Amino acid sequence: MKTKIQKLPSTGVTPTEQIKTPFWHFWKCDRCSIPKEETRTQLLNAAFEEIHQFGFQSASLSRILKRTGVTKGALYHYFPSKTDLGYAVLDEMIREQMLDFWIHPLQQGHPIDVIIQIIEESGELMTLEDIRLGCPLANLSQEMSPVDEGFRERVEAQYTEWRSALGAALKRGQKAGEVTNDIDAEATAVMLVASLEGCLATAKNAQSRELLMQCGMSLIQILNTFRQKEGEQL
Amino acid sequence: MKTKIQKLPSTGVTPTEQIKTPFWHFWKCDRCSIPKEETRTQLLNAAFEEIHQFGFQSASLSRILKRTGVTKGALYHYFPSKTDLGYAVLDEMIREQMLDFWIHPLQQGHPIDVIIQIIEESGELMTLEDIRLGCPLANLSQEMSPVDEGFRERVEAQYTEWRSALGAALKRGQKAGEVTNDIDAEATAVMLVASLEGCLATAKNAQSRELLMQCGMSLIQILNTFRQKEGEQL
DNA sequence: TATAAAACATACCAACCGGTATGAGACTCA
DNA sequence: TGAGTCTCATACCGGTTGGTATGTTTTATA
Repeated sequence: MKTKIQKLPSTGVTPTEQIKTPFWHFWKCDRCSIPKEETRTQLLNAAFEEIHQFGFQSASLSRILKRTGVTKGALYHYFPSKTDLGYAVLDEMIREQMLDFWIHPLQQGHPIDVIIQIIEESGELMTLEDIRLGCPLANLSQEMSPVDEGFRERVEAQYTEWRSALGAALKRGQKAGEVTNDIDAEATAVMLVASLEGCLATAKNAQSRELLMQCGMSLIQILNTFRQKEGEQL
Repeated sequence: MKTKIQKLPSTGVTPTEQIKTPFWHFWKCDRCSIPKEETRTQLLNAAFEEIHQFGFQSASLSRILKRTGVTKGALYHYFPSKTDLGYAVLDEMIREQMLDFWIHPLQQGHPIDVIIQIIEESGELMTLEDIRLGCPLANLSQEMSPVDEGFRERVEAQYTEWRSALGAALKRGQKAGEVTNDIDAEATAVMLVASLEGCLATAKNAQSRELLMQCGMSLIQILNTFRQKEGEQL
C-alpha cells in the first residue's frame, strides 16, 4: 500500500482564499468570498488563478486539484477535459469581469471622460501582482490563438464586444457633439484596445507601475485631442 | 537491438528550410539559407520556430530534435539546459532582428517618416502566417515574464533599447524642428512601443491583415499630429 | 423505504517531459 | 603515433502530464 492518508487536510498549496481586488480592474470576481462555494465554482476560481499565472498550456491540473482539495474525479465530473475547463474560465469568469469593468460603464456618460476615468482608476487600483500577471484575456490571446481555434474564437468574441462598446460610445459622443468628427470611431476603437493592452503588456514585463501610468498618461493625452473643440459644431 | 537506422535522412518533420521573409519584419533572420549550417545554428533556428509557434514552456525539445535531425547529445553539448537554449534564441536571433528592423533605421532620417514607413512596410510584407504567430519578443514577454526572471530581464533589455532608440529619434526630430515640442519624447516612445505591440497582438488574435492595417493607420494618424507645424518654431 | 441519478473518490495508465551517464568517432597538435 | 579535446550518438531515468475505469457516497424523487 502506497496510499497517502492526507485527503481533505491542507495539501501545502494555499486554498482559494479571499481573492484580492484585481487588476486593470477589468477582471473583478464578485463570486468570491461567498461562504459556501460549490465545487464547480471552486475549480473555476482555482483554474483562473493557475492559468493567469502559468498560462493555459502550462497550467497543471494536479496543482489546481491541490489548491482546491478537490479530487480528479470531481473535476472530470464537471469538465470533460482540460480544454473545456479553460473555455469555462474564459466564458464565465473573464467575460463577467470584462462586462463589469468596460462594457457596462461605457454605456452612459461622456465617452472620453469614462475611458480616461477607467484608465486612471486602473493605474491606482492595480496591485503590483496584478501588473506582474497581466491581463488574463491578453495572456490567453497571445498564448492560445495560434494553437487552439476554440480559444481564439472565444477571445476574439470578447475583443470584438469590447471594440464595439468603445466604438458605439465614441459614435454616441460624436452625435452629442462631445467627440470630434475627425476620427473614425471604429478604427479608433480598434487602436484604443490595442494600445490599452499594449500598455498593460509593457508594464507587465517591466513590473513597473510607473511605466503603466506613463503609458496611460500618453494615451489620455491622445484621448483629449479627440474632444470636440468649442464652437466647431456641425 | 531496437535502434532505428534513420540518422541524417529526413525525419518526417520539415527540416530548417529557407525561412520566408518574416513578420513585422522586425525579425528577419539573415543567417538563413547559408549553405552549410553548423549544428548550433540549426538548433537555434529550429528552437526559434518551435518557440515562436508554441511558446517557450510548451516548446518540445524532442520536436526540435526531430526537425533538425540532431540528437539530444548534440543539443546538450551546446546548451546546458532548455532555458539556456531559450536565452540564446532571445539574445542572438530575436535581438538581431530587432536591430535590423527598428534600431538601425531609427538612427537617421525624419523620425516620424521613418516610423510611418516601417509601419506601412509591415502591413504589406507580413504574411498571414507572420500575423498568426505574432511578435516573438512580445510572445516571450507575455508568457515568461511572470515565470522566469532571466527571460524577463533579457526581454526588458530589448524593450528598453527599442524605447531608447525611439525616444532619441524623437528628440533629434524636436531639435531639428521636425517634431512638435508638445510631446514628451520618452513617454511617447513608451506609448508607441506599447501601441505597436498592441496592434500586432490584435491582428494576431483576429488573424486579420485588415485589422493590422486599420490599427496601423490610426497610429499613423496620431504620429502625424506630432509633426512640427509650419511657422511655430521656437 | 426503494431506486435512480448526481457527486464525487481512488487507483491506474501510457505518453511525454527535461536531463544525464557513457562512450564512440573525428580532429588537432605535439 | 599518442594524448587530448571537441562533437556528437545512444540509452536510460524519474517525474509529471492529461485522461480513464471503476467504485462509493450522497441526494432527490417516487
